[in-house]
Amino acid sequence: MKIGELAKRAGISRDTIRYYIKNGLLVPEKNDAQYNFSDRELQDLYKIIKMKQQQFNLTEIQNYLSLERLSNLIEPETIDDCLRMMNNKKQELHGQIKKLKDAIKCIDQEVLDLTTRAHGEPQKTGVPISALPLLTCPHCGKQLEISNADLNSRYIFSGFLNCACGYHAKIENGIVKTGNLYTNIYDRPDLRRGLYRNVGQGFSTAVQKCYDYISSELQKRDLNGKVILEANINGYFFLYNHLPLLENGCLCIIIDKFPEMLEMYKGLLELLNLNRDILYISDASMNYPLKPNCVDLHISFFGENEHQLYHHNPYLTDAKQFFKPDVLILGSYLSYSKNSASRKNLICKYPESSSHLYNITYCKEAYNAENYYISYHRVGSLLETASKEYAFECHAKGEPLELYYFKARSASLLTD
Amino acid sequence: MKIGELAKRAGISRDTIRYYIKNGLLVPEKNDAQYNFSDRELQDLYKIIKMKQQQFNLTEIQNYLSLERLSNLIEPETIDDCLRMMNNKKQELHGQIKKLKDAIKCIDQEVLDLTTRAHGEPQKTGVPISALPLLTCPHCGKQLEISNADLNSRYIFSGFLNCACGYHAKIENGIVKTGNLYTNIYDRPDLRRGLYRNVGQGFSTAVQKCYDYISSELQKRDLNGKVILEANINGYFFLYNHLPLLENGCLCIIIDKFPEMLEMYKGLLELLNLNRDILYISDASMNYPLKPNCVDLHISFFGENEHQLYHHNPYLTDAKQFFKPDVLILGSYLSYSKNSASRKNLICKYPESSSHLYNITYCKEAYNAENYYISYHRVGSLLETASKEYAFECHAKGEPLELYYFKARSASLLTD
DNA sequence: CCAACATTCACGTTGCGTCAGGGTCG
DNA sequence: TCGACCCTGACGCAACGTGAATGTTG
Repeated sequence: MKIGELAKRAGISRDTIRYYIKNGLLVPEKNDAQYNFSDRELQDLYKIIKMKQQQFNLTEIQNYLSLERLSNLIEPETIDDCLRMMNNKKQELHGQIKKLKDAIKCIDQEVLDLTTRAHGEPQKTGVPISALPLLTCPHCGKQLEISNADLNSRYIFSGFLNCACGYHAKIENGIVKTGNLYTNIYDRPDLRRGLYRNVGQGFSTAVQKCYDYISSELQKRDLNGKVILEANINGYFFLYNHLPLLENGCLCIIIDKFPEMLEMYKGLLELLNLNRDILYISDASMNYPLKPNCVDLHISFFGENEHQLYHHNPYLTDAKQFFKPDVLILGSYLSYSKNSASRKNLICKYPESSSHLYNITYCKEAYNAENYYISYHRVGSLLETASKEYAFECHAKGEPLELYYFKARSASLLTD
Repeated sequence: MKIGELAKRAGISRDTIRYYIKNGLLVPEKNDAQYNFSDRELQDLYKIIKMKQQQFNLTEIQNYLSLERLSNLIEPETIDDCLRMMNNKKQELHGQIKKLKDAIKCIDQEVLDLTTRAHGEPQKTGVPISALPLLTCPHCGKQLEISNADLNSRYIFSGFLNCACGYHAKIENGIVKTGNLYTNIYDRPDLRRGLYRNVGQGFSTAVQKCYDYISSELQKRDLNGKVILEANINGYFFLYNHLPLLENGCLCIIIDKFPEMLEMYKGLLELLNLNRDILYISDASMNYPLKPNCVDLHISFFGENEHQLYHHNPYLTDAKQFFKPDVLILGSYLSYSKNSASRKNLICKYPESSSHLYNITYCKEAYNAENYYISYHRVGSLLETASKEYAFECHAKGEPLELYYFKARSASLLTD
């Protein structure tokens, strides 16, 4: 019988049979070039398969087969050897079952923890009263007035924002909504957090390094009384899971073009009960109702990438009016190499985008052009992204997608 | 914190930690040359250890850690992802437990089979009546006479064997016992069958090939009415587990210097109920009470090796008086290379031995000197033997121990 | 001569352990 | 400068799967 037939009869692969031969489990006749199997090998295979079901490993099976071959399986010592094998294996299996049962218990506990997690009483928040001085008219620059407001001693939950010049906005659900909505079809709010799930190991590691860089830079500084801005959170959102890093005495401004995103994150953050002052602004334009020269620190966690999918200008160009002269920008950036197909895919998928998107060199030049000094460091390079969500769909397999973290300041500042 | 301290605190090895880093489970800070671990990595390690207890593999753990890092573990999607992971794992574990329980059941069945095996009624055997013409006086060559015999229509179980010249032997327990016993200290009966247990893969495979060779040679021939001799079974014993190969109409003669060995194997063979004619002769000399020129086939399954541990002559030299001119010798042989330390060890351990022992070249020359033609084939070469029983104790690790099978005939025969 | 089958060889998988060979810290 | 620590890189383990390159059979 040839190997193919034996394999079919025993229901295992040819390679497995060859492996067994190499390890002495089967000892077939060999006539020059090919093996020639007899019924004995088939019986041996049946025995092997049975012992594998009994969870013996190949070494143990080989030992057994040796015993069988060199005996008639009736000698007291042989029987004793076999019984010992069996009983040892039984012990082992009982041990394994116990381990598995313990694991199940442990998982059950975990499930309980997960389902009861974050079921505490969420703390309702709104526009911090401390943020009111920053709400100014984007047309005439005057401070906005509030009417019909619901509030407590710390937060304003709803109301109307008006300017004498005619500009108006509202506070709804504790969020400033300008009424500028994004109505094109090229983006939609990632309410499932698809960008955060199944990202793959390399991406996760690199992101962690970016997180760590920004975190360590934040911790070096006294942020008390400072104003921190993060926008474009429909991409990635640094502050969402780093608020505990910040001191109580600073003000965070979170801006996005989708009110749904802000609603979602505001709800989640309220579950965490972190007691931070956060001003949420929903605005699809760059004319935020925000006082110029107020931002001390800007977090751009892939924010430039996200922005350039829908704008020609870098975010800095459009937003720097709100930054203090000594603003610090901390961020991360995704970059493809020159002439990469991935960038072309992006431009194709996002017709509003700049042709310079996802390009660290261009980013640097753009910052320089705005008279900002930028220093960056590459933390990872991925030839493939596990996620195919949103912009990652455009990543051509094999092309390096590079992750950077960076720090930027006005070039007029020499220190730091 | 450095890696050593982290390892100690978490109770795992440094290498494991480095492995986790390489796979993105841990993302520690690195200052140039060394990692610098924070409390976060310790917490991550605790989580990893717990998830390993829960039987998650590293990929799954990495996925979880990614989720954890990119979230606050409170988002509905994140919780759902986690719960899905947990429930899938539980399913998997339940499946594994079922497999293990099935294995235990299967083992229990096997144990039952083993303990009830060979508990049939053993068939008492003795000296086959058909063998009586072969029992002759080693001194004067006359046929031996029997007195005081217990017998049935096929076997003689006890009695006295006498010759007119004064020679006598006895049949006890169905075994011919000459009274020549081995009384030196250099050998003892292997009643535990130590030589057959834990022999190791290479040896077992090679032995199987020898078995197969001899078996196939036997099956080529008509053995009806033939006389087959195997001696020195305290070493290895081919016929013991190959009797089913033989036809009913042949006579096997089994000779050993230890009556205990013959008693043991006779008892075991009786359990098998094979209905073969076997003449057992216990004699430590080479002057068997056996008719000259009666053996058609001689099985020398490492018999020459065994014999030369206690004699200067090859077994052939001492035994060929009993062989027919056209005798066929089938056997196997162990050989060390020239000047090997292993052989010196053997000579040292077995002071009665020939200095030419375990030497295939010498064996061939000795056969030629007796006017026998021998052809052999190497089936294996072991640099180490698993067993340390008896002569294997002398095998110097690293030296090749070669296994051969061979066939020999009188050189005067041209055919075959 | 071709298809179908066979062979050997080498490398990948998982979760590390275990070197070798060299660098760093106190 | 020494010993104690640390790094990277390669190989090994079990039980095969999956090729590639090559040989044999009908």
